[in-house]
Amino acid sequence: MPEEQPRPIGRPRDPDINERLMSAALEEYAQTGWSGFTMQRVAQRAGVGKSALYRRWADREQLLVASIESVALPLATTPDSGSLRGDLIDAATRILHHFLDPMGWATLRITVDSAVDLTTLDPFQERIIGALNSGVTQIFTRAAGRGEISSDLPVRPLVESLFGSLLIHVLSMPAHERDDARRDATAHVEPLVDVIMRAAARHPSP
Amino acid sequence: MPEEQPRPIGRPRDPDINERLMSAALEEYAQTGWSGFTMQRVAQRAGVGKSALYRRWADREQLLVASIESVALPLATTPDSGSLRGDLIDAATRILHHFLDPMGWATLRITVDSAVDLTTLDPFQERIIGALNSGVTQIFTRAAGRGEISSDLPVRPLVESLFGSLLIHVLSMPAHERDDARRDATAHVEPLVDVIMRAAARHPSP
Amino acid sequence: MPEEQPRPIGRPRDPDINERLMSAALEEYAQTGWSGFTMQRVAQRAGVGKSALYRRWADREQLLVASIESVALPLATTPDSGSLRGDLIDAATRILHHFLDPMGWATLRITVDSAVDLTTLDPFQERIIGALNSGVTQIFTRAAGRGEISSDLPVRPLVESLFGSLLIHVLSMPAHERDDARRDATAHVEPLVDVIMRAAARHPSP
Amino acid sequence: MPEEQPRPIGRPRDPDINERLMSAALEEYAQTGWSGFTMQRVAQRAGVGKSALYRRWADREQLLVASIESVALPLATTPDSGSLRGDLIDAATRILHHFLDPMGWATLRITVDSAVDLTTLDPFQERIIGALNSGVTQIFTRAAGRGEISSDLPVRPLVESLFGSLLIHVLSMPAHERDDARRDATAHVEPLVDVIMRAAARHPSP
DNA sequence: TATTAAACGAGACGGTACGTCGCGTCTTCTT
DNA sequence: AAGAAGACGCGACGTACCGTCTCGTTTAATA
Repeated sequence: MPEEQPRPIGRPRDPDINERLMSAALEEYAQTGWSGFTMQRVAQRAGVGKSALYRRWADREQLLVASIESVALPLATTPDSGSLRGDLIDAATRILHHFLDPMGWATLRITVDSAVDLTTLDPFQERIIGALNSGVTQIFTRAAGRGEISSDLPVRPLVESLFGSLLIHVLSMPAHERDDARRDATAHVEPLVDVIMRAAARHPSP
Repeated sequence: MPEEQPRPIGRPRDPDINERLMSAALEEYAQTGWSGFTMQRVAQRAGVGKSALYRRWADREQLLVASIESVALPLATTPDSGSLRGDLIDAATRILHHFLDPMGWATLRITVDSAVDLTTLDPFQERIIGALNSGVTQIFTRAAGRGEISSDLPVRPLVESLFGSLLIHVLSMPAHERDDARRDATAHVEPLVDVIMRAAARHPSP
Repeated sequence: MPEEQPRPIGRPRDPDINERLMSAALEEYAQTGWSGFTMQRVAQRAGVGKSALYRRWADREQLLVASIESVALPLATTPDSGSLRGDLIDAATRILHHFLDPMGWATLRITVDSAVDLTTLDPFQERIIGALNSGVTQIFTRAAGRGEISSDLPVRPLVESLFGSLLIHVLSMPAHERDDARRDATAHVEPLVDVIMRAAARHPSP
Repeated sequence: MPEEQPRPIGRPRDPDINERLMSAALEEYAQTGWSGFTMQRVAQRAGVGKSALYRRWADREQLLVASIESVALPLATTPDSGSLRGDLIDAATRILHHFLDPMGWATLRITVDSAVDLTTLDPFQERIIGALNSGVTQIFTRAAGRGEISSDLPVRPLVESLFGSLLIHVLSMPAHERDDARRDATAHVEPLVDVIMRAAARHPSP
């Protein structure tokens, strides 16, 4: 007989409120940054009382972490395009777009914050960065399966290079270049992917 | 002919205070993180009144930016070790150590914040990231001079890869691994440098 | 038909806090004078946060004005002792005691300030001085009713004389005389009341 | 032999600055009241550095006390008009004008302040109020000399009545009435003087 | 005439209170 | 019981003055 979960008495939580709050949180964060990221503004933007907010998350950080997760995790899925290069271009393009988006900035920022205040946010760091890393790692595993790269090639440096170069590419981009990158992501992504491709290429046997 | 700047009237600012404040700011930040980074605590630690602090920087961010600059800029100098690989190992090691240090976390964070609030912090982004980037770029220029790499090899992606992979390497490092990295930086740095080396290697001529 | 005021939503203000703050304000003011009359000290003495204070009064002056009103207004009631002289002695004694009390000094001071910054504090001036004046005026109205004084005797100068002479009496009193005045108020009050009595006396008909 | 005061060496103080500072102080005080009465603003209005100010007076209060004295003391002189009523009208008119003037408000305010913070300002109270009182007292002395009033009539209550009623008259005056009082001072002063006159009149002999 | 020492303007200094704002909690009534 | 509203204690924000302290310049009397 299936467990009858106890179904708590009283008014049930409005399931809609979770989403509305996380959206509001990301919008607010993207707009104003961490300073100026106010609980009452988030609540107000979501059309919700503060109590509903604090019932779900203990403080600002936890709210933001949850919100970030909800948009960052989908990035970790990597459809098979048939070739290593295709897979990398595809993943890199999606990551680039993400980082060019206000919500992506938020991811970035939170990522770094999590590394800084490493006491409080360790789990987050593991979940977000870990997920993204393992997404890209899968690509290399598939490529090794296809025989495109040597199966004993160390993968971690390649993943870090790809992910990291995208990060720095966005960070070091002057403001006016952002629009350009949004329009023609491939042109920005290819040079970075090619670094990886050359580094991963089978060494020519003598 | 050298301009004789007119020496402003009134009591001159105590030059010592600048340094004491920036040191205090970095120590305070390293200790407590951004939250808990309080102007009055910085002032107190420096043994200085708040007014002297606010006379120099308009708010918390600007103080921190200036403080970060003072420790981050020296990273941009790249002594010539005689070979591309040696130069890269050297630069990467110094950057890794920097990012493993609380003050380095601050650099990182401010860097990202500057990319997010791109209105207020643009100059900083340009100064810090730009300086670090151009430091690494010099290394490749020197290598091209030596004939180690082709002089028409696009350098920017390589710089971004190196710098970025170091960043991600630290970010994705579980807490317990940090100590390990501090002790044996080379072991952590070499795989990343080798990605760059393989990508930069002269393509085998047919 | 009694209006049913709609009972505002949200948590209602703690009515106790009003009183505690006004008491604390008067005590603090009496102790330290205007300089040293600090919002945070008042809040602290009342065991209350600053926000609760500022939610009720916009600044120091308004807090003090409200506090003063609460102790000064009761002075305006003038019980009927049966004779003009008795009424005046009674009122004058109470006013003298009030001015000899630290809280009375505050009244005085605020009164004058209100006359000086006549833009901001007009309403106060009207309420406090007006109330006290009209209290004394009643006494003369009653006396005219009893036939003690001519009913077409101009009252305002008499009121101003009584009230004012008390004021100056206190102001010009050397410090050591204050204790004396507190112990034997009547001795200080009678000469001043007698000035009024003689001035108000029916002119002997020729 | 007349003392030759040692004539201090070095640059002598600019005697002009004293006056300019006291004027500036009174104007500033009249304009903004005690709060907003700022040393640097006084200095600025006088076109003088803060050091010149602090060299002459130790703090705000002392500056203000000195400034007030300089305008209030002349009030104490009471020219002989030949009759008690004439003397009183004259003195009262001058005092009324003084209190209707911004600088007079300042006197008033300082007077009261001095009574409140009785620790710090006692000497001032004595000097200012004392001087004004003794000025009016002289009038009664003269009148007794002329035989207008009994020489054993207690004078202090009369003085306090006159001075005080003027004070309250101004304090209780609605703003719009001030201009009226400035134009036609006598009309405002006479009723108050008459109170004194009736109270001082020789008791009709039986 | 040259020296000297205090007065001067300007403004930086260590403090402290201001009035504002946001935190995270608590209290009220409504759904 | 969940929810909207908003008051609560707390504490940092950035501003404005306090009274003190350098600075370099000006001003007389002295040497």
